[in-house]
Amino acid sequence: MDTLRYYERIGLIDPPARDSGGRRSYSEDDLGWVGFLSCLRMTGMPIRLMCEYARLRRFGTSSAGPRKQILLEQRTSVRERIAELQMCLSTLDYKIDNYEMIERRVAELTPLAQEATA
Amino acid sequence: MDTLRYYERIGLIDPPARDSGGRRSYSEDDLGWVGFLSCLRMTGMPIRLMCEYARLRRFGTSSAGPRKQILLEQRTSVRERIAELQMCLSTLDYKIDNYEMIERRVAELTPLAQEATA
DNA sequence: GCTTGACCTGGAGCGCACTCCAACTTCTAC
DNA sequence: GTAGAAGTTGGAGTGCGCTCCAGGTCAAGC
Repeated sequence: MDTLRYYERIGLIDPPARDSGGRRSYSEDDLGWVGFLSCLRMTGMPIRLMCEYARLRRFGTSSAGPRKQILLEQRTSVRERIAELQMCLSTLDYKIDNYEMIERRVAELTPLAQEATA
Repeated sequence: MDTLRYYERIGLIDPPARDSGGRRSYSEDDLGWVGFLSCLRMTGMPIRLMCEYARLRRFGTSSAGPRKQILLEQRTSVRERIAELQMCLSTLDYKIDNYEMIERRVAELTPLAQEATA
């Protein structure tokens, strides 16, 4: 909720309606927008760019072009990020395999060591 | 290079050998380790945990267990992250499709508008 | 010999994205 | 009516991961 107020402060979300007691009450639309924002954040989009997107959105349909452009670029960057992570994943797999080989070697040696000390 | 000196300061990498002029000269092993560190960083592992891994590594084979454990957990987190990104990716796809539909609608309307103003 | 450029040092500073704070109001339950 | 929880405000503070700085040293090229 602190984060929502922060987003509101920096203009990422418009001030929502208030209930009788002055509390924020988010509409379905507000929540949908917040959900999409979280999605963008998860992809690593910087807040700055999200603000730009939010700004464009206020112009309505006329800003569809630039907004689509932003999403296209973000999609590319997400695909690259996934590819990168998959590379890292195989490095991890390799390393983990290595550790397992070490374990197996230790397991083989242990009985011998026991024999030796028996 | 600033980053390498920073990593050295916080104990992520051991001080490398120096050349005659006092400059750092990284061995093959050093570079391999740095490469693996970058891989871990790319997966989003916090520096703190990387330091812990580096600390364990200094104990040699005897710390293989805990190190493997760290990598296993990191692998899980990377897999989750990839899944998350793929969710976001399909949201982006959906949004982009939407923008394309808008464009198509505009493209259909434009000739009519031209007729109307002709 | 003298400039130039790359590296050295310890330490300060920065950008990002929150996150927490004290002081206050408001609704809810008892 | 009163205690407590859950919101409100503007503003300050935090944690992370670098990144930059001033001032110094060194090796190489002209």
